[in-house]
Amino acid sequence: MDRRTNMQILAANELFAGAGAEAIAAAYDASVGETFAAGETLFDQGAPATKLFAVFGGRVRLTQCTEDGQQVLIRYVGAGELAGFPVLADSPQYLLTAMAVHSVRAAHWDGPVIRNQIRANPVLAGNALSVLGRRYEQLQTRLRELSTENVEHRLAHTLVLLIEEAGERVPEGLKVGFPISRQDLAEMAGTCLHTVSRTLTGWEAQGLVGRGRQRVLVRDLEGLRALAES
Amino acid sequence: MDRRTNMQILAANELFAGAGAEAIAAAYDASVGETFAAGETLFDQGAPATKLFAVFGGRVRLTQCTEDGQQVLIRYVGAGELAGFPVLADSPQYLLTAMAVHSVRAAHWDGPVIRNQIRANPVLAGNALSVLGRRYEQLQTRLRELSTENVEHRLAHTLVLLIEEAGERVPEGLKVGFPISRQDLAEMAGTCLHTVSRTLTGWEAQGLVGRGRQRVLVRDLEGLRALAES
DNA sequence: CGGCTACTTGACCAGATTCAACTCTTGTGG
DNA sequence: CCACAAGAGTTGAATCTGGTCAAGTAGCCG
Repeated sequence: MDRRTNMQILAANELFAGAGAEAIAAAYDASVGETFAAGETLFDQGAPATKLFAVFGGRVRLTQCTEDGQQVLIRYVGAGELAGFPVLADSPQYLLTAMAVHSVRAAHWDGPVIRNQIRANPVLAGNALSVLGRRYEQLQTRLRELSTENVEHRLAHTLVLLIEEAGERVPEGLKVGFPISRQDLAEMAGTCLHTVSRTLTGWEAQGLVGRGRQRVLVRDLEGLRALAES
Repeated sequence: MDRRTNMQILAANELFAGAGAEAIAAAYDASVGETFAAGETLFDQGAPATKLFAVFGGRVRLTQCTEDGQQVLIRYVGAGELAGFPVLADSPQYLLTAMAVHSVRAAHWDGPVIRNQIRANPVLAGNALSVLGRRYEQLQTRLRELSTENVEHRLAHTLVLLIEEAGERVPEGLKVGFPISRQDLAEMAGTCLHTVSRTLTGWEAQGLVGRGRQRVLVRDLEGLRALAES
């Protein structure tokens, strides 16, 4: 891919929206392109936070692990999004593990490099703040759901968000555009895979969803949304 | 209070740490001082996000409410801290309600004003990012706890954090430095006030804590910490 | 075909919420 | 100054959501 195309890809990233062409060029020249195979980690929980990643294609899963091996899935990061916020905030280490779900194209910058770029450009600083702010608000909302809503609501909402973020039209309805297991859904909704499985079985009987291995098909998005609100 | 004192107070705020004297003076001149009586709100959930607040004294409670009136307590904000992040991130509305627990001294800036200050000063931009980043990480961790830990662990951890943030030495041990009800604790730990009450009763029998109206006394901080970790 | 992983399903159990009744504090007004 | 109302907290009993344990099935890849 030529330089021009790559710069366009970068310009589409949430951090660089509205930044001038020179800023994007500078960021591009300072970046290091990379690809990751499915299962590779971009960074690991507990490691020193050294690189900020911009994802261009594929899907990255951000999880936090407890000592006894339980996981929580914080979010999926897709094309145009960032991963590795601790680097922006100048925090010492990653609190999450970022793993490629399937082949990922990305770029990274070393902490001091990207912090310099941001310092030099108020637009980038503003973007960084608003991206972090949005993420913060999403977490707040999830926290509230987790303490006040029951599993079915939470799972319905999780599915709705996944479809909105990565839904793909198929003949029978909408499907999540990347492989996702019952375990993954459980870790997102704050429950166990058994309960997810049971709930999906129930929903299938009601015609809301279809099921498959590492795959969920949504037949009635509005129905799910209604479940998530109620 | 004279201008000089006020500027020192501002300089101690997390947003202005390390900013030059001129930047602090400029921020001070652009700020509007205010006080709030116990129970007054600095801003309300759903209202347009117009002002960023810096708290100088007292304690502010940030809560998110569900439609049916259930609340989640996101955090307490004390002296030297900020409230109203959506303004920094240029989000349209507050997702939280900020209420004074007891008399609060604060200052505020209108969104465009403070965003200008930040745009003009990379130190402020960096501080804003790192403050938001820290808050984000705290939420992440709480989210993980809420999905993986049981009530007793979570409540123990909640208490430990409260003591670390606002603990005051008293003859019998440490107490939380502001009035806090069982309901408040429940909303922080993601449970109901009955369970909090029962748990505290149990802990009192073990000599870990003492109880009082809107008051919790910690007798054995290390013991609590052990409970929170295990 | 064999083995691995993902998934399903039933039975059981427990932590935690809900419901309800009651007590203790604190502050207010007659 | 006392009575009383309102708010905060405690506690027991019943219930239930959802997690754990266990066993078995289905799909996928070498």
